Amino acid sequence: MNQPASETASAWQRLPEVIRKAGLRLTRQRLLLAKLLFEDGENRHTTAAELVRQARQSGEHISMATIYNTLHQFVELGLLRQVVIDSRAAYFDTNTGDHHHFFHEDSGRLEDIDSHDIRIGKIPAPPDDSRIRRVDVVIHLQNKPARRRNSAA
Amino acid sequence: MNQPASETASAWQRLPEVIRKAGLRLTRQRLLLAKLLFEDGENRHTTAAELVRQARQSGEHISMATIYNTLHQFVELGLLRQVVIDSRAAYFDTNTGDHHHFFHEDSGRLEDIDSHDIRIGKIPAPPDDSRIRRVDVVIHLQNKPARRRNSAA
DNA sequence: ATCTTGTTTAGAACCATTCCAAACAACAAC
DNA sequence: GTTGTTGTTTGGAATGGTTCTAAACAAGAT
Repeated sequence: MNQPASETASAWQRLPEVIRKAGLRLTRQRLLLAKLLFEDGENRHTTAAELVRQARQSGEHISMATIYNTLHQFVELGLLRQVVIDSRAAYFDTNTGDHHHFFHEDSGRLEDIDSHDIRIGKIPAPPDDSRIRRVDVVIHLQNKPARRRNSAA
Repeated sequence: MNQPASETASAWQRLPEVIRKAGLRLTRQRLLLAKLLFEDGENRHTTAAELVRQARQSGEHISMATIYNTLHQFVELGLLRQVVIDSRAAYFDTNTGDHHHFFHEDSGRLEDIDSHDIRIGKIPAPPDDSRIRRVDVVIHLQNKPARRRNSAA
């Protein structure tokens, strides 16, 4: 809904090739996770725990160790981005393009913001010995309390 | 160096009053932590573990449970802000004003950026049932590799 | 000095993540 | 197809930061 499905769907199609090129084997587990993450081309913000659950639902079993190994490999390969915003869990984002996030503090849910919808006017120079790897904007949201009928009386 | 020392020094001076007004008792432990955090008026990004260490150095003992309890209370009271960027540890920031951060990925160190040094041009409207609580900008940095004498040959 | 009640504490519990060594399975070579 | 090599997966144990618990403690009121 946010991004053309084709963009991440291609991640799904290119995946076997990407895995092989990285010198990794095409295992049942890696394919299962790739399917859960990329097949439908939607952008997801998901956690390790949620993926085990989804795998189980689709009748397959996969261990936590493998989930974490694979997620980290996918991050290395540039197929996923890890997002640290919530101390409760590590999110993995299937949208690796330039974008930002709404963070719903109450529910812990993340929502993409296209990079064109935020303009960052200027940025201070980084310290001499560093280079900028990424600029992350997170807009923290809270549920709006129901509006009073009469706010001033 | 970044902010006038007076600003956070006043947090230190107002502290007994703030604690009492919140209906909390003025205990040795709360005063110790306040001292470590605010006395010198510097802006800090510190962790629970680091605070136990500092307390021990100054000859006092304080339990982890109390550190966490107190830090969270200070956050409630608006004396501290919690910053979630690094999955390794929770940072507590003594600068509660409007500002952003450089994050040195290699070392895990945070560095303040004054809000006036970043201009955010436009922001998408939040979903209807939410209100914006804060906009956080994090500039992720990596150590720049040592420059080659001759980069192209 | 005493009492009430909020606070601190050590240690157990929790939970996400990582580590480990043994069982397993890709896939290349036959 | 069979075999062998080597990368992969796995259950379970270990780790490490944070939270919980119930008993000991101490602020502040009387």
